[in-house]
Amino acid sequence: MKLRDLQYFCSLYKTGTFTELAKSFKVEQPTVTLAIKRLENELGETLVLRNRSKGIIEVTQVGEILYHHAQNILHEENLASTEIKHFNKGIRFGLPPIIGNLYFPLVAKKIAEDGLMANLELDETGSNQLYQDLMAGKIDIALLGSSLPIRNKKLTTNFLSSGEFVIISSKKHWLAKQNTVSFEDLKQEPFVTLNGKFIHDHVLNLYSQRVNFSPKIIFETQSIETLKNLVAQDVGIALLVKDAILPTDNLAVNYLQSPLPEKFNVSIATRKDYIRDNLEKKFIEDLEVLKNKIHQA
Amino acid sequence: MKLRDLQYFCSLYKTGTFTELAKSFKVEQPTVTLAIKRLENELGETLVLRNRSKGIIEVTQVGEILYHHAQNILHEENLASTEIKHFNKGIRFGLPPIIGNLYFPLVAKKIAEDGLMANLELDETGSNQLYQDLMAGKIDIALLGSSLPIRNKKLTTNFLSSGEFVIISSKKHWLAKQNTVSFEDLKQEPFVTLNGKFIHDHVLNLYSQRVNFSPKIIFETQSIETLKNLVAQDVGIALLVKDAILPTDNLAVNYLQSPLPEKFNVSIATRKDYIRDNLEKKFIEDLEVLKNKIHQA
DNA sequence: TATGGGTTATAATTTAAATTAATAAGTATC
DNA sequence: GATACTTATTAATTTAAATTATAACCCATA
Repeated sequence: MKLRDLQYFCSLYKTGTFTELAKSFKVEQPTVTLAIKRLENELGETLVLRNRSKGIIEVTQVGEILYHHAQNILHEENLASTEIKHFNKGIRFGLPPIIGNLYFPLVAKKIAEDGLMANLELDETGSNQLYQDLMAGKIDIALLGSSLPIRNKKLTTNFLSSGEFVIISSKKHWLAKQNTVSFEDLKQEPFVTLNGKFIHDHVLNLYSQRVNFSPKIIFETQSIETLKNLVAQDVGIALLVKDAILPTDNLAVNYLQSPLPEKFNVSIATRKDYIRDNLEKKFIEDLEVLKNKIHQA
Repeated sequence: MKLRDLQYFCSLYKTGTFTELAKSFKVEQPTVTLAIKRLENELGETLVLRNRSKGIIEVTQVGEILYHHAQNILHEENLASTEIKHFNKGIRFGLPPIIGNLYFPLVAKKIAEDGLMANLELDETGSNQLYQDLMAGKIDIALLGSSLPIRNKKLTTNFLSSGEFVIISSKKHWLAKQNTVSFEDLKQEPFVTLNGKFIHDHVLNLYSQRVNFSPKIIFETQSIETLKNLVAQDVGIALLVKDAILPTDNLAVNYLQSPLPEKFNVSIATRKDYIRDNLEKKFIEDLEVLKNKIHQA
């Protein structure tokens, strides 16, 4: 079996004609015809049913099997190339905005002192996208947020911390007079939320589902600062990780009664079996310090 | 990148010298030297440090990265070949002995009627080994036993049933006078067990651990019939799936007080994304009937 | 420090394989 | 049945890979 032939085959699967395929690879048509024949001869099975006026009519069941494995093979080849290309070159690191705001600053000084800051190639997007990027080999290390501990056989994870969700409100708000609140009592309250950031949204929905109402969301923002300011000005209340709240924030905090198991979990994640270069080892060591620092902050 | 070069490289990783490697592939030594050079040139990195008197000194870190991915690539290629080779040819099926004894007979008639019996290539061994065989592509479908529901991203599983563990004893035994028993009360009792079969052993150990004693095991057997006979003759008591006990067995049954979550779970398993041929689809349909039949029996 | 026994590297040659170019041969549509 | 679109076949060419023979290297030890 030849990797090039598998590339041709996967591409044929998508384009549907030998002619187009040949053009896209900038080779002549007989080249690809013979390549597919090579595969068919080696496997002793027909992979695609041809039609000399339309191109391919159908990929056979055997063709489907091969396609699936070929995709895996080519993905793995690609991963090998990019990992090697980036080895000892820089730290391709994924950091979700909220974690970047809340926790990363706690170790940033140490990382800078170790001379690693200049080597960081930052990918700042949500945890879901970062997971995709990790699997696709676009990044090698990520801090991932998750509402439950990560259980994923394709990742190596190192759990750092678990942050509690609380309800914040202005000090003028009726909530300010109490320390705990049942989510049920918030049916009438206007909410401000962190938009697009999977976890806060997701957990707010879970709490709502349990008491069977849709929260009245009057404003969405990407920024924790904005969120806190809006709440401080009594525009609405919000669900937020407790760690995000500072003593100087002028906010009232209410713990949730009978809280859900969902927390704001933070973990370091790499692809399973990913081999770390020396820079990355040092970097991960520095990140691991977060385990002790987070709940002191 | 060439698959053949990756094969050479993986083999070099193991043998340690170019000369040996060349011999094992029955090619001349410069062939493999050039193959590794091709890889190194393409990746722009040294993969192994050579020593012209001893063979290879060391595989570099980059070499380690490549080796890991190369293994995956070659494994996937192998899987593609064997899956295609066996497509529409026969049903490579793994059946653990206990499940083969207890449950498979319930659907055997239907499978025979559908003319599938002759197509079965049976792999009869323990569930752990069957999982290995499944991943290695030696079999394609298995009935797997597990003490907890299977959660494995590399498998597609279809849960069939969950059998309760009970304590069986002779009708002369003091246990015969009661219906339930606390495991703690069995400290002094001699046990007969099913040997080598992971689940029964494993669950017996879990119960023992909880009450902090090692059960006195006086006999181990592979056969459920033997086990039941020994118990009936009051040689000892045993932990057994309730489904294995027939009304005609002349045994006393005791349910466990505060049972553990571990049960005798049975699931159909295939590799994730495995494409079933028509025989296999029919076969799996027939197996799925077990879901309804098991607890009627 | 010269030599022998092990290794890997190199260059020229041979062999094998993939690609091309030109053309044939299907299949559908009008 | 001519046209326009495919894929298939063939022989010639080009490219790549394996071999052969030999060189270069490393190290132990005489």
